Amino acid sequence: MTIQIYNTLTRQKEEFVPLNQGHVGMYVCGPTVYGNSHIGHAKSYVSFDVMVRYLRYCGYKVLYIQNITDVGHLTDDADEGEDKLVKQARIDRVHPMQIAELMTRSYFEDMDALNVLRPDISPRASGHIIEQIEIIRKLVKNGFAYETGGSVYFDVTKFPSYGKLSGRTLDESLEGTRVGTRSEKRHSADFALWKKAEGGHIMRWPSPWGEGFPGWHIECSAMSMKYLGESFDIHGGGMDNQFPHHECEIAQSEAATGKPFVKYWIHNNLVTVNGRKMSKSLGNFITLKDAFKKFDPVVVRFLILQSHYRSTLDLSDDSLLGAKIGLEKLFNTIRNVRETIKKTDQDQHAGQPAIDFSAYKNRFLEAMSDDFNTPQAVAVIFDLAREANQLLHAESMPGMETLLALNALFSELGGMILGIVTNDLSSTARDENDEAKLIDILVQTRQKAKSEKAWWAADFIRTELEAAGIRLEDKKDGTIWRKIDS
RNA sequence: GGCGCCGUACCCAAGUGGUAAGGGAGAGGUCUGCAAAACCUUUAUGCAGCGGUUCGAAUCCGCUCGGCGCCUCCA
Repeated sequence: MTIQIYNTLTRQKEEFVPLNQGHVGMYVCGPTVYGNSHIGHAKSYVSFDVMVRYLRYCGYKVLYIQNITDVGHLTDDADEGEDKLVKQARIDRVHPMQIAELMTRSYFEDMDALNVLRPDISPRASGHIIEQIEIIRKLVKNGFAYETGGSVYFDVTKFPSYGKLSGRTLDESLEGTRVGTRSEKRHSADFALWKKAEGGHIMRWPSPWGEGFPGWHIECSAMSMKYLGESFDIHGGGMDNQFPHHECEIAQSEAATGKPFVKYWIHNNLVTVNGRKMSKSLGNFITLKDAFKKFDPVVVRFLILQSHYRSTLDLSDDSLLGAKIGLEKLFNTIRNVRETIKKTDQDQHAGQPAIDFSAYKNRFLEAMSDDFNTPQAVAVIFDLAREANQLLHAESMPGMETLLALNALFSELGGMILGIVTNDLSSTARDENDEAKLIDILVQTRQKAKSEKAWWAADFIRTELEAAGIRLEDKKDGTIWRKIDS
């Protein structure tokens, strides 16, 4: 089965044919580690995670690179703002690398919770300054870049196909330019490859143009080509990075090597909250750590997979709740299958394998091969679950072979590929007040025991709760409880 | 202003020429000591609206209305 991928570069679905048979080089723009990751990161990296999983499932040897941006990503205009990490470090009064380290750990923590497989390599931008400088030198030498005042800019007028990814022309770029802005750039669309470090700037490295730091776009070119070669198969990222980030990557990479940079560009769509784009500047973003307080990470992952990666995902408590209940239902079925296997006699082969497993599998793989259509793939899983439930509740018990095959298929499609079904399907319930609810139930039980003068039961509950650090106090109009130091 | 995307049931969401997937919610039923779980039936003659192409349109074309994104940082 061939895989179709929507290529942003050509604006159509194309058959996936890797540059080297059997091997896939894949690079995805990683996070800028100056703050906690949010739901948008989850959508992006879950989507690409499923792609990697599926390509591997199909037998490809995938080398998956995802960078960590810990320097050079400016807060404002691509060439004028402050380095994001430096800014955050200034606010927190710590070294920028402390922010980077802390937030990198936090990021992986969240991704692990979402069952996102770690990239094969997570290169840090600050660890590849030399490689970045090398590319910049080459660009200057070949006339694609120019140095001015200790900074180096890419000269977009020297790269005629600038704009081919985002469908822009240089004329358009000019129109949107503020008039009268003083800039050392020759053309408003020129972008920084290297920035001179002003006095007091902490993140700085020596370079042929004096002390400074790299521009944002150059790191991805340097690190992707270092590990995947000058031309590679897939480059992914959020739609918001299509321009200018990816456009600049193409320009500087292809200008430096003279070779095509990337064969397939994949862009995932964004998360909206109440119909509005979730963004850092709008301040309406939901961090994953907050989301996980209310919903199990697997619920978040499941919700993401229920929509297509190229569609926007509008997030709300309702949609998360719907996903939670639906997933719970699916897990129930799989748990039942597994329980039944345990209870079933090994030798019981009675009953014909009533399920056409290969039909389900084929439908699933067809969906996945059509530009990673996870919503359809999920639908197939639910169809399978319905048939499984019918079987489990039928008059005659299904045979062992059927049960094992069923469990295997759930694990293969829902687990290995979608990353939803794991060996341990604990409840997806996630409520901070679970403890309080349980205590309330115990209190009510005790109240009932008291009303029936079952004093031994009432006293038992009170004594045991006290031992567990919960003190009950009977008031005139009811019982209250509070936590005590036990 | 330039470029682009979207509008499918009460909600979420697939489907891009062949007669509307899936999930949630709702209604009725089966099973059941009561629940829960599960199963069955049901819920859009219609896919923002209008017109066109076609044997056939949610899907293609045009216009209108509504929402959003990029063009500054963001996954």
